[in-house]
Amino acid sequence: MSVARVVVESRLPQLDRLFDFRADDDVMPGVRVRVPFGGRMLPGFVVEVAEESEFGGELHRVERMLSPVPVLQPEVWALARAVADRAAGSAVDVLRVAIPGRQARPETAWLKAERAPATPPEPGESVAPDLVERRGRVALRSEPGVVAVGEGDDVRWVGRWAVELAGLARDALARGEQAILVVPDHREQRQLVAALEAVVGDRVVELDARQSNPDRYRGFLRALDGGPVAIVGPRSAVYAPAANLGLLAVWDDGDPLHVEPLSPYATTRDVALVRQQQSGCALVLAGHARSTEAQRLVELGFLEAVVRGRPPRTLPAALQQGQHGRIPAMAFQVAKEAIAHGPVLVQVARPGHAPALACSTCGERARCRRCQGPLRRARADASPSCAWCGAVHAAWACASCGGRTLTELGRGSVRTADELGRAFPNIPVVVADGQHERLEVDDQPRLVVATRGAEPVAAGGYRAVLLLDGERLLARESLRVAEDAVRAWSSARALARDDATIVLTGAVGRVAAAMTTRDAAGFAAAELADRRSLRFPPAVRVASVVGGPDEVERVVRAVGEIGATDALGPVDVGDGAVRSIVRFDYGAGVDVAHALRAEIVRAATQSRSRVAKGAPVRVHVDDHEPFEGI
DNA sequence: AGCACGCCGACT
DNA sequence: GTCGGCGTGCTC
Repeated sequence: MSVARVVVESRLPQLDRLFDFRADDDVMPGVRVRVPFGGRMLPGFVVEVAEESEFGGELHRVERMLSPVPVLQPEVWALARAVADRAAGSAVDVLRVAIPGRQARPETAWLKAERAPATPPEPGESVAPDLVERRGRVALRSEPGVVAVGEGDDVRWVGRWAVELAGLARDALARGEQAILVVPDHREQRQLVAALEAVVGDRVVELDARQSNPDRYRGFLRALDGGPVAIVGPRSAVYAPAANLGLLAVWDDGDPLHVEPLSPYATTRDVALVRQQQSGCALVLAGHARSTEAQRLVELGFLEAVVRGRPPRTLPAALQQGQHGRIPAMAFQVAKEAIAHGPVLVQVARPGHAPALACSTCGERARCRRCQGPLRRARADASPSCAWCGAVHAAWACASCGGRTLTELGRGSVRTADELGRAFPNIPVVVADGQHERLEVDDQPRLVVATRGAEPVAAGGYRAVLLLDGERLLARESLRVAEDAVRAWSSARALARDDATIVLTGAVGRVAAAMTTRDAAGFAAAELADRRSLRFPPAVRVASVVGGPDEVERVVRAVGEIGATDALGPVDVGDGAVRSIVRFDYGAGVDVAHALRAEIVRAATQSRSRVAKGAPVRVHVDDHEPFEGI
């Protein structure tokens, strides 16, 4: 018998540490176990195995080993611990994201199979041949444009960025190391996998959130095999088991899909930075635009800036009533000339036919009878439906005046497509948005109307790109509107041919200049300078604290004693709860997280007296949208 | 979270 | 005298 040191799967913050159990000798570090804990059985992971325990009391026995597979690598445990500590959260919460659930069938097959370790691929061309070898860290602005990869029937058009990252991954694999490449979603994953297969063949492991559970676990086990493989997946892939990591790359690190919605809410970029520090691998934060966070790291000298290629020429178009609805005459002319030669992309802000509806009589916005959500129309001939709950309102009546006729506000992708279809007779029009997924189009003349992030890749690239609804995109109330808009436009622009013309409508000032001068780094620097003067992230870090007024005040006071911190609020958020935002300098991060954690534990263990019980206190470190709703 | 232990008010 | 209320502390 030996002693297994186990992290128990409990969400209680005070239990976020290791507990010792007696275990049979076949219980190895990293395996899943079930242990008797506090009067019941809980699952957990063995973190280490020791000869004896420091614990003074009697040890319980591991009830059983759930699987002999060491799914928790020491590196991943260290990463989970560090990520949790940074975010004042629990390491087990991180493991929940990092390690997929066990699936018996693929596991049995994996245990039986004879595995020959993958062989390294041959070295080849790379955009930064020495990056992996010298363990460089770069903020990469990828070359815009698309390129064909693969051979014969398997040719696929992908962004040049995918080929750049695939080449860097191959550099790592050629050294016998692994590469982890994290993408926002399956659209980018598809392109990157195609590019990787062209240079490293079958040494690609996909960890896709859309896979079935057995497929996910199968991919995870393949990553666990080690050897030179490229691991590609969404944000959870940043935790992939890779004991010999040569390269960690994040594509489009500013995309909100990289924000983990589960506690402790760590974003891909932050986890990647921690993992890079721990493993010493090469690091790439890549995109068509630079995030303000990457810009900060460049200015600190932590990341080296690399800019590849130049986007196509981009023209601003004034918003005026032209002869073709909301499309400015100049944009219309650009589209008309380009469409003769191939596909043209039209990016719009919203899906459907009419994104909003109002009463024709009194002008009041049409709202859902059930949930008060805004009504919209998905198609020209469809009944109004609720944007929140989906309820269909065939016989609508205005809640304030009783009116029965609706006015359509704005134009969505479907209506834009209808209008363009009439303006360009004989040209096919396709819609690509959340409801109509379209990943690729061919090189024939075609109008492609897409919402942000849903743009298909066109064979050979688009001949022109119209970026409509700029004013709509910039109307949102958020810290990151400008940054988000520039990122969305830059990504769409990168799908064009090098000789294409891009037209941007509805943007003015710095945001428009960022696009027309094609200087993404200058824009990121200016944005960051603004955030500095306002003391907003990423110039400082933030933590939002929500809960009963007394509790929140107590937490804010505890953090305030540290120095290099200040607090905004509290503001009322309803249900007797308030919210404060604590701001702190990066240098105070360790102390702040420690203080927050202590307060979380205190609140969890001492606030149970029936009398003084307000709303429980919740802390969110590095909240992505800290000022939402204030 | 659940469960055990422990210390003060109205009950057979 | 004691049954049970919940406040407090612990979970290997």
